[in-house]
Amino acid sequence: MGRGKIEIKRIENSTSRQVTYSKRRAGIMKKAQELTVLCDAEVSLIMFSSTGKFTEYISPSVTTKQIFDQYQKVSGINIWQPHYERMQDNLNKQKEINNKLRREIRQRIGEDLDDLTIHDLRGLEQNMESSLKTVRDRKFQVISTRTETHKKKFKNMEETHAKLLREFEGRDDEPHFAMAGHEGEYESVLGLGNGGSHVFAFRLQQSQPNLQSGGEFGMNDLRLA
Amino acid sequence: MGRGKIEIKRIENSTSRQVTYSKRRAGIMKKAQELTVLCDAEVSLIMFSSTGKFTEYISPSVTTKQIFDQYQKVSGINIWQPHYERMQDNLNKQKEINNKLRREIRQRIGEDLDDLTIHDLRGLEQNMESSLKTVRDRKFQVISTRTETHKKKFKNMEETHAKLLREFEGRDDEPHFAMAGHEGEYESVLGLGNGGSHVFAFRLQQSQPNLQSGGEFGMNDLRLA
DNA sequence: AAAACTATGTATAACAG
DNA sequence: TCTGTTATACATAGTTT
Repeated sequence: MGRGKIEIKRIENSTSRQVTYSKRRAGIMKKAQELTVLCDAEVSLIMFSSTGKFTEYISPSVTTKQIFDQYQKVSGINIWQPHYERMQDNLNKQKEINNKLRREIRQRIGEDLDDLTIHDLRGLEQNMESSLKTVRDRKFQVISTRTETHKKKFKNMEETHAKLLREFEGRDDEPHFAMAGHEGEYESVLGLGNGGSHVFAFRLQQSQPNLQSGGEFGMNDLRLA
Repeated sequence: MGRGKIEIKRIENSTSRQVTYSKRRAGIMKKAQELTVLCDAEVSLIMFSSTGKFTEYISPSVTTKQIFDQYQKVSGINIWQPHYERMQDNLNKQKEINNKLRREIRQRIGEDLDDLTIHDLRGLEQNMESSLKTVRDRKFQVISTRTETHKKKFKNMEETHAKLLREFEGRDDEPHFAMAGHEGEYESVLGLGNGGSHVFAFRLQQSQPNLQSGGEFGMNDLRLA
């Protein structure tokens, strides 16, 4: 090639190395393109110069991603498999835990009891009894706190009202308490109403989206090497 | 190149296309190798012939994975980002669902009730009451079934025994029933024991492993294009 | 089908502006 | 540092073995 036989050996002069790189890069790019056109080949050529400059040729019939995928398939090396597998594992673990949790809740709702032994059922019953007691206690605690507060408020208002009455004494013929309208609220606080709350128990009705991945992407078969 | 100016145009004859491919492939591989040595470049050349045959050249100083990673970094295109993101999303969704389920269970166990309003508490209580009733019903149902079965078995054995007695009549002076040893089992079936089962409620104690991934692998920065 | 040959066009090293 | 020129080694299409 060129004047005098060339030795294929690292060019020590950095400048002429860069020049040579530019020229030969153009040459090899052309070759790649010719190969693509002449022979219907799919070619991916990626080059980084010693200074880190990046150049690529890719056959117009494909994308670099396709080449990478194909490379992995053919070479048997799934470069990103470790990540992918790890994530998939995690996903599966989460799903498994999820299912267990769902099942537990269903059993606590009274569904899906068929698989349980009498022993299990007795355990569940006892557990639910004590849990129910805890919830009940908590409810009463909250109610009593609220009731106490209301009592205080009420007393306060009574006093205020009495004071007002004293201030206005003589003016009004017939004093009247202005406390009506609180009874309803009071009642609701005490839990006498029974328009039950349905906040619980059906959160888990939300359909679980199909989270299985793989396959539909070009991630290949992900078989083990 | 060669005898007569060659047109760079798809070779229609399949055989000579393959031959040309072989020859030129060798040529371009040589060029790639020369570029590597001469210019300190990092070169990745991947080719698939029209028949699908795979050939690659890779500079000895690097691995194909490194080239791919570098390619993604430089080109700003993270080829596998969509999968990765999608999986991460799924994982997060699963975790979220998981946490909700855990919380629900905790509340059904009587923990984590502080955030609940009186309304919620009343709903939870009612729900638990009815669920408990369902569980209790189921338990009794199972017990009665088993009891029925045992009764039948018992009756059957009694008859068998009576038959045997009749067959052996006259031989034995004093007939004795061989039914001892069943009482214990019977009792346990009837739920009289109270060495409670602890099957429930603490499945969710299993620690949730840290499933966050990314970063530690060479997956690059995964920033958006 | 694969290897060898060879005539000829290409790529490019060295050089010049 | 780029652009152009040129001599020459190289790659290779077509052919033969």
